[in-house]
Amino acid sequence: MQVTRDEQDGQRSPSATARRGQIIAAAVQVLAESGYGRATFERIRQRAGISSTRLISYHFGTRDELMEAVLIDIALEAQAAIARRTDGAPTATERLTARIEAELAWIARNPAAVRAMYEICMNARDEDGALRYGTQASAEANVAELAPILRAGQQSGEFREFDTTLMALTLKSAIDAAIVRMTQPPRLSVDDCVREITTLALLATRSTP
Amino acid sequence: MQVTRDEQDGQRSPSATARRGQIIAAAVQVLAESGYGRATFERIRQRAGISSTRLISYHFGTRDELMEAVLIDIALEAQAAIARRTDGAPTATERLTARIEAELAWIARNPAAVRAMYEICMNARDEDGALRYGTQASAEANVAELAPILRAGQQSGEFREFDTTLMALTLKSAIDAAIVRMTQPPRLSVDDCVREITTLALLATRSTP
Amino acid sequence: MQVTRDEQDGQRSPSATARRGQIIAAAVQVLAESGYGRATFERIRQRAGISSTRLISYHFGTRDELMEAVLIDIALEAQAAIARRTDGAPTATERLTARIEAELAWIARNPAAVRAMYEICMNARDEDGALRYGTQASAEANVAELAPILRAGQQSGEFREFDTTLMALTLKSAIDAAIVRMTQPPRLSVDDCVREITTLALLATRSTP
Amino acid sequence: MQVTRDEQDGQRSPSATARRGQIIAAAVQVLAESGYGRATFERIRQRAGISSTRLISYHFGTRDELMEAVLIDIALEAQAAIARRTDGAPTATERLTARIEAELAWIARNPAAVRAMYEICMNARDEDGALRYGTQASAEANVAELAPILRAGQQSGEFREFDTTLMALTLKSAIDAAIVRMTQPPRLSVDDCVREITTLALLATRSTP
DNA sequence: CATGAATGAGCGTTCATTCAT
DNA sequence: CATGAATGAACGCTCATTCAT
Repeated sequence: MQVTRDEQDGQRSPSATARRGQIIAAAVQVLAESGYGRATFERIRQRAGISSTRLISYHFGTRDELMEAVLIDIALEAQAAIARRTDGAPTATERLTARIEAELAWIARNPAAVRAMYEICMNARDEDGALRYGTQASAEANVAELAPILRAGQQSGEFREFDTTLMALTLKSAIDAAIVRMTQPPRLSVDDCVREITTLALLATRSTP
Repeated sequence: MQVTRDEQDGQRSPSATARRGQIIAAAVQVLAESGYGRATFERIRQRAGISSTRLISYHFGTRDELMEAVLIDIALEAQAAIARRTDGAPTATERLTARIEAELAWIARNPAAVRAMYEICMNARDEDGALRYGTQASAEANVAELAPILRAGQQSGEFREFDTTLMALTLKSAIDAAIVRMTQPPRLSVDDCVREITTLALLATRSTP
Repeated sequence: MQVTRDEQDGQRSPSATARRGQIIAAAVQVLAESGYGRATFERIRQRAGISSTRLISYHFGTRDELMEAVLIDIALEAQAAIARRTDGAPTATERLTARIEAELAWIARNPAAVRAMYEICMNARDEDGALRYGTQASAEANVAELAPILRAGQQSGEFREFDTTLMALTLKSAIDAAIVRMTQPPRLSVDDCVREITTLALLATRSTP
Repeated sequence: MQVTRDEQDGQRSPSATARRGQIIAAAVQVLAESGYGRATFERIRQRAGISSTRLISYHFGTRDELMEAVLIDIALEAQAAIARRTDGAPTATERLTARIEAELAWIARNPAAVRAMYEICMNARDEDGALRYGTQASAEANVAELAPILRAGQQSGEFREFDTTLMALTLKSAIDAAIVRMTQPPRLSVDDCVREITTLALLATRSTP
């Protein structure tokens, strides 16, 4: 699920976009607090402070489509926030550390969004009962983001030779582990996590002198 | 939720116990395959090959109670399997490694049960919408199991001085991480995981000479 | 529904009779407290302190039969209590006042039974939806009890000529009204009610000199 | 439960109001004929001639809410009918007699509604098993209606001094008794009842000359 | 006399969705 | 852009009852 801006997005009127945003925000809160199973149209309606659940199905169609919209919205926002912090870094090393830092910072600042994403990924299923958005999807997305940075570093000589896909997955795993360590006792601070993961990343990637 | 054998357990007739087992086994499969939200009485009925969902509510009462029964059943079985492998180890060091090994082995051999447990813990909620069985509960259970071993090792001089609760939590985290690494690509073998975690545990606990 | 001692009653073993009494007593309490709709086998089982609802259906068959048994039990007990107080009164006048007094006294002393009776009469229905025990039935029973006394008084010259059925119904109505006045504010004492109704009865029946 | 027009009532569309009325009317009939316990959504659906019970829960939510809506609807209709007949009476005496007359007339003309009300009041219970709408509530409502008339009569000198609450309760009791006499054999005509109760009321309240 | 196991029917409720404007 | 009305499908649960010993 490579996330790109929806085609229809440009065609939407400003008020429609606002309504969608309002509903998505409510859905995120409900998902984070009450879980996927209880994230019903009715609860989301209450949270959004709108009059009828019909408004939700009007703007998003089915429940599955709403959930996908939530997922995309969160992913795009995260991407944007991370890109804002990562752009402009001249070297691959700096871009890598900036990216890790930005990712962890975004996670720390948006626990509800993270939880909502998690709820959707672990529960949304298609008619056959198969998970719609497995961990696979999110892993692929991450590889797509990290691999280019890693390749650039290898070409510039900053990084040693390694399998970029495997390294991207490894770093993704480390970040996932950090999420747990930031959210569950004994808690680590964001800064500590950032320090740890960036150190790990640099040691793992730097070209041996 | 320290899991002990249910009081009513002894009072149950053999046939009732068998039926319950049959239904629990079916529930585990459905939970693992289809997730908590789709683990309905009807699906479980099909899996168990019984004629009516009424049989489920007859033996377990409500859905929540069924889920709790599943949870308890899995926990008891895991405890028993681990105890079987751990008992008789003379030293704390051996008991610790045996325990880690047994736990990981059980996990590797019972992926459906692990997944079912996970589904219940992440989705079962009470009327207020709060998670019924948080990670907290499972963490506490693990501490209760590990801490005595660690204390014994400290008294015998095998282990250095450290906070046993914190160490137990840390080892629990390592095992949780290992679950992920055993189940998600790039996959590690059980043996590799065992080796890694036991090494980590021994290094972390051994008394400095 | 002229209530007579059940034929099977003599055939029942002492322990069966005791069990039936225990269950009936529990049913009366549940009916009085929770109403007909909530007077389920399960609630009665709890009250009776027995292990299985099966014991109820074993002794009484269907729910309807249980309710009828409760009704009969109450009616017989009331009849007996009233008869104990009424027997031996030499004149019709005395028997009439004794009867009114005894009836009101029993009612005052057995509010739960009265309420249970009421619940059954107002709610028990047959398959067609018709009330099983209408007010009609209880009225007829009362007439059957009172009319002989009234007729005897007429023959002895104590009472004037009147339609005994109509008079019996009227006195029954007065007693029903007294129940309400004894149970709902502004409450009247049993003694006041007795005095009022007996006065009314004597004035209404006595032969004019 | 002082009955006032529901706030939402004005917000309801004409078609919704019509549907609600249709369903309430059907519910009244079913309640009167089959009793509270058998007044299921399915039976009401049949009576209302609608296609799905879902339409009932759509308009009323839960069964309890439907029953409350029925109760309120009946109470409001009775209030309105009585007010129509009572308004414009110049003296307290006339208003009192008009009110008694109107009340009995409404009761005589709406036996099904009376019965339905009765069924709900005697059977509807909350989760604790306590009656939702006791006789207390209806008594209070009646006092609230009658007391002002009585007070006005006292101030104008038409009525003697007495406790208005107690008198209101007494008149309410007399009316309740009249209901029984109108509906159960030996039946009295409405006119007879009206005559009797109004006479009683006037004698009981008039200021002694 | 008592019990355990099983069962079928029915009920209210919830949920997302569709048909109309 | 928004809303109201209606709907069908599924679910968990409760209840009394029956079939076996």
